[in-house]
Amino acid sequence: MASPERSEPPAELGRVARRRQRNRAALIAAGRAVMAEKGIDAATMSEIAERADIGAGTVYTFFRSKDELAIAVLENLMHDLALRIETVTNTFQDPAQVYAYGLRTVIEEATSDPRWRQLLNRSEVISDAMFRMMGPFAIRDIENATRAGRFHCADAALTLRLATHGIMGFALAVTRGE
Amino acid sequence: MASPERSEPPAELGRVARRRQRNRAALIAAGRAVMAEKGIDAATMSEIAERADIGAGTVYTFFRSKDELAIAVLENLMHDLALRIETVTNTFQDPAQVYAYGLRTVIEEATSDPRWRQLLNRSEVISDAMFRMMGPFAIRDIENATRAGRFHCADAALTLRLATHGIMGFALAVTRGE
DNA sequence: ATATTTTTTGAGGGTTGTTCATTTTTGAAG
DNA sequence: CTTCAAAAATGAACAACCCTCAAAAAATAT
Repeated sequence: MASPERSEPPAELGRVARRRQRNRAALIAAGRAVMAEKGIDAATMSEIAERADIGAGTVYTFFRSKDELAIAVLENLMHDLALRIETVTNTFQDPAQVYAYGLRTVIEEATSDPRWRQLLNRSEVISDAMFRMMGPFAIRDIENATRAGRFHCADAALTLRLATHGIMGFALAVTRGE
Repeated sequence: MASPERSEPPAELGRVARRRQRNRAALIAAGRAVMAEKGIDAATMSEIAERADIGAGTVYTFFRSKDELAIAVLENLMHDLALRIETVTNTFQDPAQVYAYGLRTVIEEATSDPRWRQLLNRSEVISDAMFRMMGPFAIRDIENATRAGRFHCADAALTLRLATHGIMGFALAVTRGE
């Protein structure tokens, strides 16, 4: 085998890895901007690459496809949202209120900005990913609230499923033009 | 002006117009088949045209774009569904039960066949059209039921809106793989 | 300084939706 | 039946896009 000390990766990221991570972030930011502005379909990989100051081909060293980039963008948005909710609710005592606040916040976010519509209305792959992302954030809250006796639901996963699609439905319905 | 008798169109459709209408129907049927099988994105206009025994360019004498064809396909599906519901409910006495039966049937239809997923998950244009199509069929039922005192909703349009997206949410959630 | 590995790049391949000049069909008039 | 102008059908060509890949540039090791 190789010498153990030599091949061991450094604890801190090297210059290259750090730059690579910056570029990945720039790419997601550019994708987020362009896709929110024009919709996922109309957004082109070239424009996203150009806005991130990255070669058109380099994008595919970060993401295998356009769909995967879109998923990363959605993950980014969801992460921001989850962080905001957690910051507020970690002082809450009642688990049911944690869940309720989360629901309210997501609904507010999804319905306040019409650009969410363009991100929600997408291919099967992406909507599957969207659904999977919602899970970990909320299902714990539901279970906690149920255990505390404040909710009565036989199936936390099903409850989450219905809540999720209710929210997506709200976003699609409420932000509709006219 | 032109002579009235001469330019007056015949009450019955001529051979040409009839053939044209048959081709339009064949096109919608082919689109319905291919799009349900592969999803709207993966379905190609060439394959649809070929399956309808129509030249690739001729499709665009019927529909201005692929989206417009997809909308026609959805309209076709919705029409079938509405017909089935109306046939059953026109013997009902209670307006609330008419609405309830319609809801149940649509939900059952949308969730029983996974292919609906591929048709629901689409671009903004199509989902807008989908929403507009649902309206005329159900809003009358809601208003009737409300007037009969069986429902209590301040805004029939909003109620319909929520019901519609609830159904779409169900279809997307329940028919999810795994 | 040289060699080797890693990363970046943008031109090009392969599809697809759409257009348009051309051909075919149609129904009336001569 | 022939002629002819208008309508309809056609598929090759166009433009736009996602993605690949051979080559170049950068980074790292020797």
